Amino acid sequence: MQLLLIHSDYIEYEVKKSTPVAEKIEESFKKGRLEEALTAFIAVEKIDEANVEGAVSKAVEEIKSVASQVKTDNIMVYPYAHLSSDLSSPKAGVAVLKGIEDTLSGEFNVKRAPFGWYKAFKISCKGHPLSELSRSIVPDETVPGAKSSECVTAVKEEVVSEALKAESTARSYWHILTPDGTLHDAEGFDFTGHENLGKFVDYEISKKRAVDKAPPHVELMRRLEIADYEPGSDSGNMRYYPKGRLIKSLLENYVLEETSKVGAMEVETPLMYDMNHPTLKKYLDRFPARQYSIESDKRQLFLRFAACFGQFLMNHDMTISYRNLPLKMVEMTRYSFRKEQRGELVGLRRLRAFTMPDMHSLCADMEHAMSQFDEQYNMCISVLDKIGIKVDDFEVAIRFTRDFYNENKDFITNLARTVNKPVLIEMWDTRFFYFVLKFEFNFVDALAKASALSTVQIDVENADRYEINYVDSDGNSRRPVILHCSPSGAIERCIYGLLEKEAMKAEKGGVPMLPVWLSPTQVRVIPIGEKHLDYALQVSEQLNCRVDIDDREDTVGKKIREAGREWIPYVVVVGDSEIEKGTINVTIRAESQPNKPVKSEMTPAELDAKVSVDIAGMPYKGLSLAKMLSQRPKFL
RNA sequence: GCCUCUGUGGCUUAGCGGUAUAGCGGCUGAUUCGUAAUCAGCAGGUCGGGGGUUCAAAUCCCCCCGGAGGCUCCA
Repeated sequence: MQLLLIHSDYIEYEVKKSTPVAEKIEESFKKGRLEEALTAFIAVEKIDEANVEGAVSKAVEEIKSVASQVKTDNIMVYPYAHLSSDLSSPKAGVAVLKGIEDTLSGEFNVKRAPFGWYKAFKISCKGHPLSELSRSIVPDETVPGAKSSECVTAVKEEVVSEALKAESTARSYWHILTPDGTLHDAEGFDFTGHENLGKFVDYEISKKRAVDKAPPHVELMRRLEIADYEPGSDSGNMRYYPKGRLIKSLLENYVLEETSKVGAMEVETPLMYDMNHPTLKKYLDRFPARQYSIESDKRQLFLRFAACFGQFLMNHDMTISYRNLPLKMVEMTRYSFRKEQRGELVGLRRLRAFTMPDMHSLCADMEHAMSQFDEQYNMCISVLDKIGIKVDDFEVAIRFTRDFYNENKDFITNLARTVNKPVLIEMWDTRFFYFVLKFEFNFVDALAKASALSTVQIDVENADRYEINYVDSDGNSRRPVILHCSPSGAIERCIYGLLEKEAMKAEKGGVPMLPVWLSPTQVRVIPIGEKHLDYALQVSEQLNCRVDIDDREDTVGKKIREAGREWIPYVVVVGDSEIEKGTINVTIRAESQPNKPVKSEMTPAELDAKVSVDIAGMPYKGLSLAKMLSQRPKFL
């Protein structure tokens, strides 16, 4: 058993939310306070199960001895699982805690906090030498516990938004919606044929996360010279090498083009905002995210975690007619900042600084918003598809309030019908957030971890908060309904998704590669000897894509191997026979199997035509590195 | 933020109380090569940082920093 004893001016707690192992409790038990108390934080461990009575009596002895030293009669028995990584069963835990409570209550004024609940608590530590003690107790054999630790009474003030707090108390009802419109209980649903959905549901509901290795994209992002950790910054702020910057840039351009096609106007808004701006302050409280805050002179500023503020403040000042609706604005936020908790950050999956396309649509009313929602749902599917993440690669979650569902069953069902597979439903009794309806497309990776990509939300709060109005046909001023949309989700997360997807493909015996339009090198030309370099150059000039030439002094075998490790879609080898015939010898990655390259002899013009089919309609940029490989530095 | 694990030349890594091992990469030379690593030589390390224990620390202990996994959370 682990014991942490704190002599405090007062201790008070309040129950927030039950865990699966929570004991059933009375209403009066949900809050408690003791003045001038010795608080015993207790973690009951596996080893205590062997001798529950022994553990109880040892603990009581310790607590009594400390209580007499600090001269207090009030004792708070407080279950605190985090003291140990080898916890007992909940049953044994409750038994021990109750035992301690009962034994002590003869002599002391004892209170006990409930077991198995998330609790908020406040404690004021006295700070004298005996005020903080910890003990390790083993039944029948007392281990001399740790000595008095220093009294660290740093009061940390973290700004936690109301929405974050609300989220921890929100009661969720989980269902699976099949395309036929049936709402199944999520528990007990047969996921045969929908294994990824099963994993996603597990991830969302039961929070099962048995993972023992790093996600494969972390090694890939480095080996492919896309991105890397930057120890010189804050965690979750990455560096992007030329290849990574190229890929990001292409993705950003693509998503912006797609939003432009649906009529969005691109704008740019500030990265930092006044924390005490009255409107923003209220918004902060409604968004479930943590912010970076910075001090500048006497102002408290926060870094944006989305583009909402800037766009809404702009909307507020605009004159908008019903004729302008839906009014769409978009920004590629480089960056959005969220101060995610340390342990949440992994590679490109979750970052503290990330690039997110953020589009907002002002709609006349709910009906209008729903038809826009539907359009944007379809746009998101198509955007991810072009990026290389297909409908089968993600799982759909739709979240809404019960009222919304009851009024719009057909509408919701149609969303499941569009993707033609079962989707996860999360329903709330009351609206905790600013939206009544949202969906996300969740990528499920090789380790069964899920993370959201595209999302659209129907916001019914912020038009009021920001006082955004439009003038309707009757001349009256009205509040629009606002849609938040990130068509692709975070750009970095798309890269994560692509890399994870290809890692899974390689695992199953496929040949991994990026879509041709995103490949940093689309064609590599390898001259067999120095004398073929001129011809290689000529060939490269006939290709309208990102072509580089491996002019290094290495063997052909080695160059081929390296081109393969870089996932280059087309590898061209030229030597005497090609020069003679005016052709090239092309290895086509997309058609190859491991150890079975598919080679084809063609003319440069034929290859050019082939590549242009691959990249048709997608954004293009030139090479981000020197054309000649001998001139390229190594980043890793 | 908390818990657990982890950190050796640019990268991957051996060593786990007696100041360090190899491969890749880099440089030099030879080789000019037909599809998954040409050969030889050279340079490069205060073993993440700081403190402690010891005759002696990469190795043991403490603190800090980075990374991984979990709690939690999401784009």
